[in-house]
Amino acid sequence: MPDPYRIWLSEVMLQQTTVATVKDYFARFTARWPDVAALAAAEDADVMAEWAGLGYYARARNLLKCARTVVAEHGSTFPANHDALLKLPGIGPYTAAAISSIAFDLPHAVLDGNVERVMARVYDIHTFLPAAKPELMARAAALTPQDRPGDYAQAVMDLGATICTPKSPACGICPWRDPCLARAEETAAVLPKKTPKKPKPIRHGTVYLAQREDGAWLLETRPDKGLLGGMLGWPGSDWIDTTEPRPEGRPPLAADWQPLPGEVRHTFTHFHLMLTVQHARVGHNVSPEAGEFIGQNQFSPSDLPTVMRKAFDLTR
DNA sequence: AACACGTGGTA
DNA sequence: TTACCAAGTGT
Repeated sequence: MPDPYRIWLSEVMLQQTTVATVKDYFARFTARWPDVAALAAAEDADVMAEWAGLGYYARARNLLKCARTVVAEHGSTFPANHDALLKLPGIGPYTAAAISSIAFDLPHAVLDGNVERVMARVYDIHTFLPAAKPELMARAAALTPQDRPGDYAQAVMDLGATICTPKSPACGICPWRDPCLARAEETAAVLPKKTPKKPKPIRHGTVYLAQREDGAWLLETRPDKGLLGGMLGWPGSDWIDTTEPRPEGRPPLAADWQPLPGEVRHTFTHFHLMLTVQHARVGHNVSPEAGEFIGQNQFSPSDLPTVMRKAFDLTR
């Protein structure tokens, strides 16, 4: 049986994230925390730092909650039960089905973006997402075999990822080209139909990068909820829609702040961000109003979420 | 139901 | 450069 811990970890990392991006993170996590008990015993800050750059940081917070629940309530073993898995933090319908089928050989149907696309095309379903989900799930469930459901799940997702791709699918080499209704109707290119997305507003803000004479940087751990929750970041203003005046917020300490040349541009899921970066070198006796100094040797820019790392990069 | 929530690759 | 897209979940 595949190790449920590794299946769980990989499936959570793969939520909305490509295999290529996940690969190195998965290797580092499993080397550092080889089983669920080790992960449950980890420091929050260490896990968040190791997750930095992967995005969707609620996944990392829920990863720890889930590991600790498995240790406390399930004897450090993932339950071989779809409904019990679904109750765990960070495990939704997709991940519960993936762990059930791949780790435990239970015949539950996975419905991710790939399978949605494959089902919509094979059955020529023109209902818009997400309204089409129940219909797509019914088709996916009907196709899921009792025998080797995990292999089937990975196969159908691979089909979506490599052949039945969003743009210019390779219908000519598809194993399902004969039964596929969209291929017969020549509708594959427009399926699945999705409701158009709203335009992203542009927000502006300022961050303050203070370096003490001993090399320590002034950083803060962001609140557990909301954007970049639980992650390390630079103190700064709120990020708001207005351009005039540029939001400056309140510097975390009094210093000779100098704007760094250039600016940070970064796009989140639902807005574009333009950041002004202020920089100052400060003495050893300052006491900041926000955040705390972290020694040069206890901090790596790779511990930061990408937008914060971009701000750091302006100092290089 | 609709929205918040990251990032990097691709066309 | 911009817009879309990827092995979703929580509220």
